[in-house]
Amino acid sequence: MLIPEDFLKKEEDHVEGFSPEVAVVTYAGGEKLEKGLVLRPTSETIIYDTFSKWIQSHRDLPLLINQWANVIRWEMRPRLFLRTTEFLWQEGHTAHSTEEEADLFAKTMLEVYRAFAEDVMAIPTVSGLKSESEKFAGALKTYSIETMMQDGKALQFATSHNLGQNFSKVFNVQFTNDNGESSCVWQTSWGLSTRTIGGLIMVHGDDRGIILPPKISPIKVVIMPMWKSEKTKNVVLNKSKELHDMLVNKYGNSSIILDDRDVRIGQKHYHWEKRGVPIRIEIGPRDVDNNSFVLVRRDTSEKQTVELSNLTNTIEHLLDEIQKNLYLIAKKRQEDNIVDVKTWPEFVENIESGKFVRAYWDENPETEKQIKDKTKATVRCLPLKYSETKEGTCVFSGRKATKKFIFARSY
RNA sequence: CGGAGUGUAGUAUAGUGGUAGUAUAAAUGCUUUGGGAGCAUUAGGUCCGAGUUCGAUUCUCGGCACUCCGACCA
Repeated sequence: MLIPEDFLKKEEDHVEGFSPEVAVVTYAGGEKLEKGLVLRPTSETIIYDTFSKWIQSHRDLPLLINQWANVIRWEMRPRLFLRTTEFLWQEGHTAHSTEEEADLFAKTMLEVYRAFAEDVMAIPTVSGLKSESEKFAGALKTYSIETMMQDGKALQFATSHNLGQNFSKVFNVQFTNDNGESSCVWQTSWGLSTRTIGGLIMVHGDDRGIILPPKISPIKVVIMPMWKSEKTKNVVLNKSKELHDMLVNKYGNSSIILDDRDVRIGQKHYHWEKRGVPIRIEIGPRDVDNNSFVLVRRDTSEKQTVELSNLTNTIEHLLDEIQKNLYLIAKKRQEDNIVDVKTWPEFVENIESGKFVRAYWDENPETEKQIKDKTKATVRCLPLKYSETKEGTCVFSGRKATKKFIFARSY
């Protein structure tokens, strides 16, 4: 949590990048401290100081450390979920004996994040390389996962950095290779934060509330009994409990909710829709008589009547369907809203209408800045998939360019 | 830090130089239950300080707090 202030200052770009947003403890134990302690904005420095003590030989490599930790970044303008002053994140750090291995590992972690976003959170992604100005402070290269929100703005979902030897040189993280020569390790760091929860809400939410993909929803099914009289109440409740026990047996206690509150059915609907529970099962006197249930899916509101014998199969199928459907809808939205442009007017028009724009850029920071000043769009990344190099002209400067980057307004 | 704005009940809001209103939430009772129930009753409020005024929630000034836009950014 507390990092000696001078640790942060060792890596030139790192200190420059983080200085404006660190909070420093200057007072402790009733006295002013000789040296300030930074509330960690990220843990590279303190972890690599330790790495230098742990790593001696090539036999100590590769080394991987992962932690979940709260970090503090004193941003000028916080934003709920997306940029809070304090946030919980997962950060990982590695040390390798070769540059190739480090770069490969940075890409491997990027792939882990991509798979998590797409397969678990049902959020489509664009993987790519950050521009020089957008890369992590102290990194050689920053790979990122970019995602598109429903309003067309981009959200950086996760990043993975190839740190080269930038930190190992200043923290003296050295090892003796198999030739007996001493050299600095090659490192990576990577992270994913609670920001992704904000992304999840913004990608899948609708006017009724959040929609959770089944794979990440803690509650899979909510059972809603409804009744008219004391007589039917008992019958319906008994049936509901029976069903509840059966589903708990399959999915576990915390995955199934029985909402037997004595409130109107509409209130229960709104309550659980707002919370994004994938499936609800309605049970009333009619259903008890027919030995069937009404299943309603959160994403499409489609209803179906299912007999007891088919129930678990149908739930299983529906959970799967919802997971796929959420991804496909988001995927289509993303594809429909990424456009290739050649001219500046086209660029401006598409950025204005909330698109991701793919265009040639001369990779000049000055051009990047001008584009940002004029349109609020930033370079999101050089997509790994479309990084074929051809001759082209920069969409802004008209100068020669060889790569197409994605630009968008972002959170 | 620069620009703009707002502070009225738990919450969201209206309005007025002269008794502060509505919705919702809360409490009690009755009724009701296949999409946020109804009726009745109850309780609850003008950010702080100074000024102008017979009288300020309203006007003026100062303070404080918050929101939005910009720079920053996982």
